[in-house]
Amino acid sequence: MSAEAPAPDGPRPDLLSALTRISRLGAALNRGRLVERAAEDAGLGRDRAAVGVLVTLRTAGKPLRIGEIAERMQVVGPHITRQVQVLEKRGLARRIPDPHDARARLIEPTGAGAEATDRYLAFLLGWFTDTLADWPRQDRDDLTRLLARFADDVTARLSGLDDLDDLDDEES
Amino acid sequence: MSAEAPAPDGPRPDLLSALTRISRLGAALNRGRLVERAAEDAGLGRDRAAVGVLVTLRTAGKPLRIGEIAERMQVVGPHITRQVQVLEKRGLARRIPDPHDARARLIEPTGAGAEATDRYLAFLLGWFTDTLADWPRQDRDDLTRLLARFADDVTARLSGLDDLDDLDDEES
DNA sequence: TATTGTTATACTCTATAACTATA
DNA sequence: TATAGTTATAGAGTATAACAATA
Repeated sequence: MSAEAPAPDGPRPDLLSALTRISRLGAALNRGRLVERAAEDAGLGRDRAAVGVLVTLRTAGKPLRIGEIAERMQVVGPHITRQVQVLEKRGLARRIPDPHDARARLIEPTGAGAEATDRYLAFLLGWFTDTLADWPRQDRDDLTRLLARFADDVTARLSGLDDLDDLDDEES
Repeated sequence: MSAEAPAPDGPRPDLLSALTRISRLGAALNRGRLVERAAEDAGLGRDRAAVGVLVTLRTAGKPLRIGEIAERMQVVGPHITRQVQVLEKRGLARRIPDPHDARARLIEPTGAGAEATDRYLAFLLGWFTDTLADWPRQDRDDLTRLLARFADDVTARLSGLDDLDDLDDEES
């Protein structure tokens, strides 16, 4: 991978190079077996999307509605409905009534689901921690700080863009 | 998104938080229309995987074989074969003979393909540059530098992991 | 009438398997 | 016999549309 434009005074060539690598990383993570291996080791099977629901519930620290899970995961509702059905069948999550709204139900992990999710997260975090083990402390701290801010800024700007699209759709 | 473990002395809670946000960012990028809009504005249509091939060729700066494109994009060969067929039909890329190996052919963008790819990259880079416009210069530089290194380290460690899987498969 | 969720269906992306041609 | 690529098929993941129940 050799960038073509050698201009050292703007952020652009480095940015392009970084985005290219991130894109490749995403493909490697999808193709690779790291996540699947972590899920199997934790007793969660191979259902990656369902694992995502459990992680969302675990980091939220409280039962969530279908719509809340979908928004946090940036996917549509029907997809979550089916993942929750999978989790219910496997005894990893359950539905409880929402005391404030009879249309909705709250989703929460079962004891087995919570334990498996913790094992899964420990596996993944350990793997990434190992990968960063050789890094200088300062760089590690900078990376996690900047990565989180970058993701938040981009996600926020993206949803603004999509809201504009929705307006366009309504007008036409 | 409130993390549960409040231990301020290790990289782990921040790392989990960062990974969670990156995962959400990935979903938002997939669902959102940013990439599609950039591709359409550039005259590349909606075929995202084919756009990826063009970007790979453009950043390589020279014609590549199918297998080289697949490796750089971290996907399997047949997938590239079909994307290149799409690009050929649309006049954005062409196949030329590989002088060193009659089994292979080299893929290169046409003039129209190269121009459209440049427009596409300019659009995307501009969008990300705008997103980072308010950031301190130092943070921007650190982010691109650390992000590129992080992606390289993780990608390398992942392919080691997958090589192990392949060995396992052969043994059984 | 608007909102929450579900069911049914379709589409995109990518992988695997079987095959052809050349090394 | 091994390698580069192609064709055909299958699967995972997620979206859209139509619908039901409740607010």
